[in-house]
Amino acid sequence: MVGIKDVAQRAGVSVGTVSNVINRPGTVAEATRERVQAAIEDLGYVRSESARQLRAGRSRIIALLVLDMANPFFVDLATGAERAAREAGLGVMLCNSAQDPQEEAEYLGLFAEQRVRGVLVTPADPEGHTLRAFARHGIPYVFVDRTAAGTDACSVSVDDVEGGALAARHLLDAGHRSIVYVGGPAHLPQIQDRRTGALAAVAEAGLPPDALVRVDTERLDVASGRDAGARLLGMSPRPSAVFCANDLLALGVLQTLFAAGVSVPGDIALVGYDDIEFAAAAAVPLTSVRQPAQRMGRLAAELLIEETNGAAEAHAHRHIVLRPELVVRASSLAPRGRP
Amino acid sequence: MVGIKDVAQRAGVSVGTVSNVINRPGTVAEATRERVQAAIEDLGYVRSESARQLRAGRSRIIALLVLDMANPFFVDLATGAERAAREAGLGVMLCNSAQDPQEEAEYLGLFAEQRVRGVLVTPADPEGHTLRAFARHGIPYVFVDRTAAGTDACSVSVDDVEGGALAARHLLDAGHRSIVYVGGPAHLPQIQDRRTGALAAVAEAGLPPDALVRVDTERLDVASGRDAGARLLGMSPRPSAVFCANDLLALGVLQTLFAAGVSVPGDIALVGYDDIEFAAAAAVPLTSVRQPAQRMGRLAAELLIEETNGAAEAHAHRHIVLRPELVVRASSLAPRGRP
DNA sequence: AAACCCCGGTGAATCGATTCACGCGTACGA
DNA sequence: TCGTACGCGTGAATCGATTCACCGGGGTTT
Repeated sequence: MVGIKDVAQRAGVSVGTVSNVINRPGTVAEATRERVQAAIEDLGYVRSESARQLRAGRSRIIALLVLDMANPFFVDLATGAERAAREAGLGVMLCNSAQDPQEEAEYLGLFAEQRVRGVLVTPADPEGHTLRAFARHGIPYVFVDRTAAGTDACSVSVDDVEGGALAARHLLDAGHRSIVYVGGPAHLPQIQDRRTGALAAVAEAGLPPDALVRVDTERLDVASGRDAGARLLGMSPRPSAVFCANDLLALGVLQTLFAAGVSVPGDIALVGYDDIEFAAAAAVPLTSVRQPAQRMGRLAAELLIEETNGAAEAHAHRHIVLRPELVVRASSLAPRGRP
Repeated sequence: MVGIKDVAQRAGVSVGTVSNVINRPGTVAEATRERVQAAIEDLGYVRSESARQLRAGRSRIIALLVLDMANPFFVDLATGAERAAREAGLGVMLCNSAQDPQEEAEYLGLFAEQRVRGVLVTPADPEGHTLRAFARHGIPYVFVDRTAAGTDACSVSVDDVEGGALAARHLLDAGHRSIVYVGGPAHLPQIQDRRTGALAAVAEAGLPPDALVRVDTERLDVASGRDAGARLLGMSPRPSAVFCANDLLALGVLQTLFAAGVSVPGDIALVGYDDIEFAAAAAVPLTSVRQPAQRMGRLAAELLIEETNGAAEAHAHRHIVLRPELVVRASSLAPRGRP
């Protein structure tokens, strides 16, 4: 493979000059520059990123480790992060822990070997061991979709308690006296917080805590939603309002209910979370709590870049909390009585 | 940052020995090995991937460049590729050209700088200029979701002509005498081939070519589908059967039809393509042409790995064509008469 | 006893780009 | 006329891991 030496030889200059042509063209006389450029073209020279990195001590890539790449929410988040990274001349390495702490640890190890510029991470490990172990490498990281106050890192998240409250309040306002909350695994903070918010709304409405019924799922995907839907059908009395921790779950629930001839929102009002594009595109458009996913990704990347650029000690960790927004669609419109 | 020298010094051995402990533990005496391991632990040493790469001349990463990361089809494809890469001890760098030849070219440049082991690519550039320019770097690449017979590369694809025929034949069998084909941009081979297949089915049924009506879209996403749906509503006579080049389009169409009170499949039968998970999860489950996305990703990665491992000249390029499969669901069931 | 081999380990060369101290020549100000 | 500043380039040191020729010592073979 052709290297900088070959170019130098062909152009009749030293390697230093070739390097200057590439990185500081202003310092090289025009004639020389053109000669070198020609040599580069002729030989099809492409500089080696590993050699640069070796010298620089760090790479020009930031890593993004998400919980579930099959969830469009995280794809949106990644898009936002990628744009911000691009603007700063950095690349993004997108990885999927699939909620598996083991995978998470492996990827973090990989990032350390790559001397990645920084890491954006939605942690899968409930204990946070892996991240604490990672911290010693001195590679900065930012929590995404997860508050991390008290941790030695920045974070960008959406107020899940508020989001849960928005969803529940909406259903209660429509006259429902009991709500089923579908979600899991229970240890995920997102799941807990949304439930906390829903409980608060229930209390606010003067109802007892058991007006919020839990249906736990193993995962946060459509299949789990279908499964949960089946369990809903078996409940008596059949619930009139369902709040899913996630749009994927809600779509699964919707599918099962529809197949069983249960009308949404006629018989059951349904609210999801995330407002992924498929929520609006479902044939019964899904009421959902919108999270500014792209914005979150962008902000997180920007925080990270700020941290890596500024003096190490000049950086004070920040915790940005965004606000969710309820998007009302057909799946929760009350057909009988209150709007 | 701690390097191999620090470890060597701490363990009282030479750097060569440390390297051996890491890469060929069998060649090092147990006592020494343990001493070195301890030093590694103590110092939190992580070897630098860039230094290894520099020496090795190539990286341990394969790149995957897809047309649209927001399409779950490509996420599935990526999952398959990633698994295969993992098994071979390689990482995957997932990138999104968003159907933009410009982006594609930029990413290919990036891959060349990274001395990527190989590239899996769904080309966006209709002319193929960028890839031809890329070929000179000597980095092997494999076409995914695109045949490339005659090109200097392997390919893995699904027979789109057959897929288009399956979809159209299904609708014709149900008694429809005319079909609207929704798709675009028209220059994408996938779009063309599916249409070709549909035309063949139409001819097969003894119908004239204009029994297949084209509705072009700008992109292959849900928004374009909604747009196409609106145009369908404006057509007279209103079509009774619609075949979308893509499930995202189909979901958008479905949404618009539903909002307008048009029954699916009662008034319009709808067929999509890809069989993404959300197709089955739509409230009117979508009939779709399934593509073995994960398998395609895996096969492509395996071909690439085979090419990079074997002797350069011992490799004969192969073109694998998989078969699509029609998955019939509610959106195309004929309610009146034939099954 | 000489020749040989193996084990465990050493240390230097190597990969390719960057960077910096320095050299040569010219022009300019004092 | 000298000093200096600057423009343009050079060449060697450097980053961190790998690899390989080589070495010392102990055991085996002939």
